[in-house]
Amino acid sequence: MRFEPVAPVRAYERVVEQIEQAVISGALKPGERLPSERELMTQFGVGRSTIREALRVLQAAEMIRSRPGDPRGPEVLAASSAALHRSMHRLARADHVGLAELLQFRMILDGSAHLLAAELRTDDDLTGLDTALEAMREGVSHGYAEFSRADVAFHEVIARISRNPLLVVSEEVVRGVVLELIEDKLEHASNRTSLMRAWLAHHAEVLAAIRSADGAGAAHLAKQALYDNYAEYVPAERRPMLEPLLRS
Amino acid sequence: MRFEPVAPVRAYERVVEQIEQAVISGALKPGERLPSERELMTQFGVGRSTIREALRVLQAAEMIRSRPGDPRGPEVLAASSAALHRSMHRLARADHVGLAELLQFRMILDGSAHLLAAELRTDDDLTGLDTALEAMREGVSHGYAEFSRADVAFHEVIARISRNPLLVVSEEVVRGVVLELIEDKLEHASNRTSLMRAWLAHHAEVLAAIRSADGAGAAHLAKQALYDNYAEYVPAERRPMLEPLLRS
DNA sequence: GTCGGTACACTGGTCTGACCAGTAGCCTGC
DNA sequence: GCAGGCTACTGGTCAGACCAGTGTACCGAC
Repeated sequence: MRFEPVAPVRAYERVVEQIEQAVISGALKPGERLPSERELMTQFGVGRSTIREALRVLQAAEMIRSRPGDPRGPEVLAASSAALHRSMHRLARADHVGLAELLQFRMILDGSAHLLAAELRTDDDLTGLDTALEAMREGVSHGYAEFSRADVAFHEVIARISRNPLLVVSEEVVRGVVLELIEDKLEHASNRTSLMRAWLAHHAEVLAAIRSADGAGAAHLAKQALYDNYAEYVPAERRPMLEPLLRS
Repeated sequence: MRFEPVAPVRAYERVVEQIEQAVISGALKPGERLPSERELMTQFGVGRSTIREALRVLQAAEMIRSRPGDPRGPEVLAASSAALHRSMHRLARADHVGLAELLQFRMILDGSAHLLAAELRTDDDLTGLDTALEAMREGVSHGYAEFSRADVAFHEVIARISRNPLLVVSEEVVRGVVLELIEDKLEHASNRTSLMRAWLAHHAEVLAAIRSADGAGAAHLAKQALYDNYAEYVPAERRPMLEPLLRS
């Protein structure tokens, strides 16, 4: 016979639980409103601070949103990946996760996204990629910021073709954190124009591979490009952990 | 010229931000303590309710934990996957992410982990895998629960060989969510003993591939096994999104 | 009749101050 | 040296108050 550790259940936790259950079970649908805090107070039989702490927790989980002054009360939100994004971001920022790990993970995600994109793309998707590539081409002459934005958009289109939100969110987070880690080193990168041209050529290659449904080729191009661009910032002794991915 | 939507910044959000920053930057390490609420109140120059709402948010994100009566104050926690697990689970429950997406993501992660394991494993790692496989073999006669535990342990060893916490945690979370989604269907699986034997044979194959440093082989075995075991629960029309991964 | 403004009744955000149950560590008394 | 109680704290909760802001219903000007 084994006993469970016992922890006192806070009042606000019970409130969270009940509201959460109502949302999950569908009794409360997105767009609907919760009663006002003062009303919830009497319904749950607790003080307003307790209600407020519960609402804060739900708000942090992106389940509800409350705006001051709105007489309709707090709004129930549709499930979104924002919370997933935040918690993954926190994880990726934790120590034990260095540039090497992030880059390795990104090579995995990006490679898989390209593979899937090449094999699952529809004609509409190809049109979208053409548009995104065109935007990048224009971006070259509009400065680095503009180009960079178009670059991100291109990657997002590819991730979206996989139609897997988990892949999209993970890639987005990892890309963001990688950039945060090396942005200072990127600041004074010289020769930006030739860099942009190289990127552009790479993306054109990728698009060609996707168009010809060459999954393995697209995946390899993506991983190789990441390695070529970022491996220099990874300590030399950690680079071997990236190389198996180039051979797959 | 474009304008950003403007939202008033709440006081508790600023508090969250500062404490979060201190944790992320490493100024506050896991195990260390925050000042008491009344102390934070004077440091931030806000009321206690504001402090408490901020702490609730941080607590919901698994960054801190506070126990009543502890004079040392709220404790800073190590980054954990609990919040990630929760948000992914919520997405899965809300139909934005179905079994197909989860399985696809898991095939990507598991495949990559096996690939890396085969190419980066040391002799110690092989010993660890031998031990884990032996435990599974014993588990067969000790009932399904025991076997299942040994199975999880085997996967964890493999994930750990990649030495990438992101991979380890993501895989763990996705595996957990997948199991939660189909546990009711798994409940009345007949023929458990032959199922366990099949699993055992599969793991032996995987181990052989890893031992002979056959990354592509190990990865393919892992992905194929996931597909064979879980694809039946995925609606037939969504299965094509999994298949490109088997060919890579 | 429509339209602009205004008043009002409400909202959430914040603060103050209070009480309680519980904890850690000291401080006895043995 | 140690068991037991004492105490000064902790977080959890409540009550009540004020404020800035919002949506709506009303109302007057046109």
